[in-house]
Amino acid sequence: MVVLFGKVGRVSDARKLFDGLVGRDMVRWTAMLSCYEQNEMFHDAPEIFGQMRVEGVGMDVVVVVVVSVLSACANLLAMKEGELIHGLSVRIGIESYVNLHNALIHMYSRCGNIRAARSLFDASHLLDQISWNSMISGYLNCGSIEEARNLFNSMPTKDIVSWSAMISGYAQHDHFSETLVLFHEMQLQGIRPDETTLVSVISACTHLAALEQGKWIHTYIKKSNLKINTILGTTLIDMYMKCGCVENALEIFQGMEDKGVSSWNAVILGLAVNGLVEESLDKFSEMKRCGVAPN
DNA sequence: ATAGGGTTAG
Repeated sequence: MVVLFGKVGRVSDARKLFDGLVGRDMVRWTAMLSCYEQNEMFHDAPEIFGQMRVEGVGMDVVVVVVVSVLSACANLLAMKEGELIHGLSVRIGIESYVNLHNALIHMYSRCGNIRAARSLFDASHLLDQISWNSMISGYLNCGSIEEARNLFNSMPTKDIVSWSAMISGYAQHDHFSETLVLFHEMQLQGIRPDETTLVSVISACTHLAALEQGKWIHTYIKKSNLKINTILGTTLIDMYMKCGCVENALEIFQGMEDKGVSSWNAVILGLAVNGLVEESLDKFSEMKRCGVAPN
């Protein structure tokens, strides 16, 4: 009920209900917090954390909840609110939990405050793989490819996420040849790409009109039994359509289990730019029949 | 109810 009130914007009703509850467990605390989150009322969250402490909730539980709020701030690019939570974490003495520390690095880097992220990173004696990967993706996101690459080179160990973050950084900032070069290097190191890695690599192939390499990756996907999810499928459709291989694109589309609006868009657009106007309009009708709302 | 990092297109 608390969550329900939150979903329809009746926050004060949710709070009244919450205050009247006897015996507040983890479910109820997070329900109240998600209610504030959904209504972007981050300023009210600290009080809830304070109450959790008064009622004797364990620190590790508080950390999980604070991390989830920070993660919401990162997704919403809500840095002011994230800073508020940061200050609160320091006050209640949980800033040195490694998960929390990483959630802070991620929040700042995703919000574009790369300096704040870096100073947490530099000051820390508890860096793990995730801290490094968050920093790399932060540099990406803000277009500092050189810094990202320097950090990447100096990483003690690189996992699949580190490689994918660096590869997608190149792809997102139009460094398509570097994308393919790094992908090649990754394979030489014996790291097997997954669906996420391949999305960036296929996108680079599309921009370079490197159809043969793109086809090689498609074969690799089939051979490795990787699942063609919505994003991967859409990326493949886009590649085949831009290279004029309409049949291959349609084959991918038909085989996809979940077709998001983006997959429909890629097909509709692809048919149109290949001169198949009627087919494009047919697909548009089919999409609406399937209950997918156009955007 | 929640639990830290990488994914497409226009």
